[in-house]
Amino acid sequence: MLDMKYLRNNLQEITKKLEHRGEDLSDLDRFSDLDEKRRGLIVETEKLKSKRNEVSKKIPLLKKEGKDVQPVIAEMREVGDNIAELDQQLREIEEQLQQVMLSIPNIPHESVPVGEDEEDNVEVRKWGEISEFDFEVKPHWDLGTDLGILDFERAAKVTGSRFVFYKGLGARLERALWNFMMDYHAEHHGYEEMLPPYIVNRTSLTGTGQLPKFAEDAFHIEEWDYYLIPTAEVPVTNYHGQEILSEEDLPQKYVAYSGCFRSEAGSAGRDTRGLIRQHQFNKVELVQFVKPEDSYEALEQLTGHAEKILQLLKLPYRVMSMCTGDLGFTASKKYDIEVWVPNQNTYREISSCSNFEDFQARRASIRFRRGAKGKPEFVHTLNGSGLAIGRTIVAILENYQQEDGSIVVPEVLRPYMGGLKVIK
RNA sequence: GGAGGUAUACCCAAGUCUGGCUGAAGGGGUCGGUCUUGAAAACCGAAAGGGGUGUCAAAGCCCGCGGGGGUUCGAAUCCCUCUACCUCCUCCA
Repeated sequence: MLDMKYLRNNLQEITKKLEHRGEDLSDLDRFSDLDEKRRGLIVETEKLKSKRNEVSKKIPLLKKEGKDVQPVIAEMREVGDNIAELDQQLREIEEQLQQVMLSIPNIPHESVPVGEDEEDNVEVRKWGEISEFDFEVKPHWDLGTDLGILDFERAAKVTGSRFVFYKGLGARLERALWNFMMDYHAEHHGYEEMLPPYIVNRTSLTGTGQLPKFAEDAFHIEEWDYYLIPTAEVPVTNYHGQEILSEEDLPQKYVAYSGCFRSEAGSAGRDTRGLIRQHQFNKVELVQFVKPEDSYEALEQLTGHAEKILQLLKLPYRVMSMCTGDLGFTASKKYDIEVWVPNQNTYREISSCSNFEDFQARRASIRFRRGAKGKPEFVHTLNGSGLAIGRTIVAILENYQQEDGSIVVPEVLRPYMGGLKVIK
C-alpha cells in the first residue's frame, strides 16, 4: 500500500511511474474523489463531535444549577443523529478508499529496467559452466520415476494432478536439501530459523499483498476463512505485523522452511509434467526487516545469500533484474535467480528476491522507532527464496545425471545423505 | 465439546457494580540531576502512547481502555457480538 498523503500530493508523477507496470490502474482514478469526500466528511463530523463534547460536559453543571436541560438534550439528540448519519457515510467512503489503496501496485525503484514483459528483463550476471553431455539428457520426471524416488502417478491417484510422492532417496534428498539450506543460512548468513504455520488468516494475506487482488491463486479454507500459505513470506512477514520494533531489532533476518500451496490458477497447460509447477512444494525462505536506508543494500546481500546455495551445489544460474512489467504487484525491485535446466535447454526460476520497501510494512503495520523517542516509521521488508526445494531437485537430477540414469549427489549434500555419493 | 474467568499505555495496575471535573490515577521502567572513586540504593526533577484531521509549520480539534456494533445529551464504565489468553473438566497427535 502506498502512503495516502504521498499519493495525494504526487498523483501525476506516481501515475506515470505505475504506467509501465502492466497492472490494472482503474482504481487510481477513483482515488482523488474518494479522498476528497473522506476528508470533507471528517471535517464536518468532527466539528459536530466537538460541539457535542462541549455541551455534554456542561449538562451536569446546568443540572446542578437547577436549570431545565431538556431543550439542550433535545438539541444534542439531533446533533447525535446527524453525527451518526455522517459517520455512516464516512465508513462507506473509507471502505471504498481502502479497497482502492489495497489495489494500487507498488512503485518501481528507479534502477528497475522499463519494459513490458519477461522479454525485457535484464540479465545482471551469470555463474557456472553449463555442462556438456555426451548422451541424450533425460527430463527429471523420467529420471526420478525410473529411480523410484518420485511417484507422480500414485499422487494423482491419491490427490490429483500437480502433486507428487517423494520416496526413498528422493525423500532423503529433499530433506537433505532443506536441512542444508537452513543450516547454511543460519550459520553463515546470520538468519534466525523459523518454522511457521502453514495456514494463515485473511489479514495476513492482505498484509503481504496476496489479497485482495490474487485470491484465486490461494487455497482457501472456507469454513474458517483461512488460507494455505503460498510461501513462508506470508506468516514470517506478518510475524511482526501491528508491531513497533526498536531500532536495535533491525535488521531482523529470518530463514523459514515451509510447505507452499498454490492453486496455479491461470497456469493450466504450463509445466504439466514434473516438479516445476506443483500445487504443493517445499521452500526455504529468507525474510528481512530493515531500516529504509538499508533496504537496497540488503536486497543485494539477500540475493547473494540465495546464490551462494547454488554455487555450493555447483548449479549454473543467472540473475535477472525484473523489468517494470514483470515486477509483480508488491515489489519495488526484484531479482529472479534462474537455474540451468538441461532437458529444457534453458534457465528456470528457482528463487525470487524482492525489496518491497514499505509497501508490505504499511499494509501489515510493521514499524520501528529510532532511539527511545523517535516517531514510529515503517520498516522495509524483503524476501527471497533460498531456495525453492522442488526446483532444486529438478536442477540436481538433470544437471547431475549420468548416462545410466543414476544421479551424482552434490558434495555438500553428502553429509546429509549418510555419505551417499550416487543415487542409482 | 462443557463450566468459569481475564483483556486498560513499554510493563504492572486503579477505575467498571453506582455513566459525567478521568483533560485515563498510581507504580515500575526510561531520561536528567544530587550523593558516590564508580555503581547500587535513596532523594529531586523531566519526558512519555498510537492514529486521523488541519497547516508552510503549528496551535487546535476528533478518535483511542482487546476488535466491531449499539444504547445515551454523554461510555473505559451499560447492552450485543467477535477474537485472543488463563483455570478446571472432556477429547486428542
